[in-house]
Amino acid sequence: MEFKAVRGTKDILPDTVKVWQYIEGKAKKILECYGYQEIRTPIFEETNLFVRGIGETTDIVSKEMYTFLDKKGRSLTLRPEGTAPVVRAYIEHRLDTRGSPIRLYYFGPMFRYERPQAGRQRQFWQLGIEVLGTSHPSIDAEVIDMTMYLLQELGLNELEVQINSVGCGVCRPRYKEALIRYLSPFFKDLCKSCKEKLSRNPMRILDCKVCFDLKISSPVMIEFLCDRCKDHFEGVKEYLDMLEVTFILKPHLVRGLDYYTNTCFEIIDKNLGAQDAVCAGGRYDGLVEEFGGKPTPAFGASAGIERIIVALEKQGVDVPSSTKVDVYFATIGSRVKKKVFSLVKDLRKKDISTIFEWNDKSLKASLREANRLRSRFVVIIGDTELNRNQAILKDMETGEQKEISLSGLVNVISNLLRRGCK
RNA sequence: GUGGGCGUAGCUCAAUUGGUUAGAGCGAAGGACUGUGGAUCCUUAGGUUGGGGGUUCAAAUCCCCUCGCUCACCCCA
Repeated sequence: MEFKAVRGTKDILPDTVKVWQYIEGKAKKILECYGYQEIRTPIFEETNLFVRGIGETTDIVSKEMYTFLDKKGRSLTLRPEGTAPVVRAYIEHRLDTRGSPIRLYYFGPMFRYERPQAGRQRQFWQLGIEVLGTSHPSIDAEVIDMTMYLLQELGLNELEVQINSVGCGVCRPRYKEALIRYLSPFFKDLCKSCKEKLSRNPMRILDCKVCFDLKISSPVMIEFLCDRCKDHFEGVKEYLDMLEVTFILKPHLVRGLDYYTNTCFEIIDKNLGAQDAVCAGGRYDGLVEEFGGKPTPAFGASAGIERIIVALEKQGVDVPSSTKVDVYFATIGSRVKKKVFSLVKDLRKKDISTIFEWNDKSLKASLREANRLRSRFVVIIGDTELNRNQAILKDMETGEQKEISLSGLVNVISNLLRRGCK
C-alpha cells in the first residue's frame, strides 16, 4: 500500500461517524441549553500565541507543536489546544462588549506531536468550553456540572470528578518555595526529569508517577492558598455540592499548561487505561491580560472526543442507528432508467432520501443492495410496468408489494412515510 | 524521546514450531430462484505473509535494518 493515514491520525469511517454525530448532537443540545454559544477559530495561529499562552517550558510548547513557516516566513503552529485561540478572538473582536460573562464552546481537531498510545493521537478532537468575564465560583461549578451531565447523558457512568486549586500569583510562589524546601533533601531520590523540574517548575513533580512516594507527605497547595483563592475554592466546592456533583479532592492534581490559576479539575473514566482523563480544565484568570487584554477572569474545560468514544465502547453503550434510506430504485433496463430518473429528484425535493443506480444489476442484486442500505421501500420498474405507467412499491419490512401509478408515486410514498412508516 | 508486545485476504484468526500449492469463518460478487432482499446451500474472486536485506537445499516461521500498529513511561484530552 503506497499511502496511509499518517502516524497518530485516523480516518473516521461511516460506521464510526454515527458515534461522532451522536456526541456532537448531544453536546450541542446540552451546551446550548446551558446558554453557551459556538465559536470557530482557525486551525493554525501565530506560533507565539501558544508559546506565550501555554508556557515556554511546558512539554506542549517545547516539544509537541506542529510549527512551520509559511511562504512569507511567518512562524505558524497547528493549534495544540483551543483556549489560547479563543482568548485571542475574545480580545480581537472585543467580545467583552457583548455583555459579561460570555459563554462559549467549540469543537474541532487539535494537534500535538506525541507518541501515539491508547487514548492519545497526534490529531485529536476536543470539545472545549470557555467562560470569560466572571470570577464567580459558581461558574467553575457550572462548567464542571455541565460537562459531567453531558458525559453521563452520553452513557458514561464510571466517572470521577477530581478537583484541586493551584493558587494564584500571590500564593503559588510561597507554596513553590515550601515545596522546594521539602524536596531538596530528597534530591538524589528524584528521577532524572524531576531533578530538572525542581528548580524550573517544582509543582510538576507532583504529577510524576515515579516520585510518587515522596509526594505523599509533601506540603500541598491548598494549605498555602491566600484568602482570596481559599474563599474561591471553598465557594466552588459549595456550589458543586448544591448541584449534587460528587467530587474527590486531589491535593496533588496539577495541570500541564502554565495559564491555569486557582481551580483545576479532571474527569476521569475508570474504564480507560493510562490516559484516563476524558475532560479537564480550570480557571485561567491571567491569560486575557497576558495577551494584552483587560484583566479578565475566565474558566475553561475541554473534553477529548476519541477518549469518550473509547469509553463508550468499553461500556458497550448503544449508539442510535445511523441514517437510513427511504427509497431504493430497482429499475430494469436503460429505457426504464431514462424515463424514471427525474422522479428521483421529485422524491428528494420532498425530503425523501432516495438512491438510484444507473449500472445494470440483476433485480436480486438490487434488492440485496437495498436491504444492505436498510432502505424502507424499493420501487421496482421494468418494461412491463413502464408500458402501463405503473411501478411496484415494495415495503421492505413486511415484504408486501403493490402496483401504483408512476404519476402518484411521490405522493403515495410521502404519505406512507409521514404516517410513521419511516 | 525511552522501553515491551505485535504485523498473514476488506475484517477476525489458522498454518503440525524451518518443509514444498499459505487455509478457515465473516464480509464481497454470482448462482440454486433466467424479474424479488434478509434464512439455507453451492461457486468464485481476493495475498509480493508490512517493506528491504541476510542465513538455509528450503523462510509467514530464524537474524539484521526499516516502516507501521499497540501498550506503558513521559506528558496530556
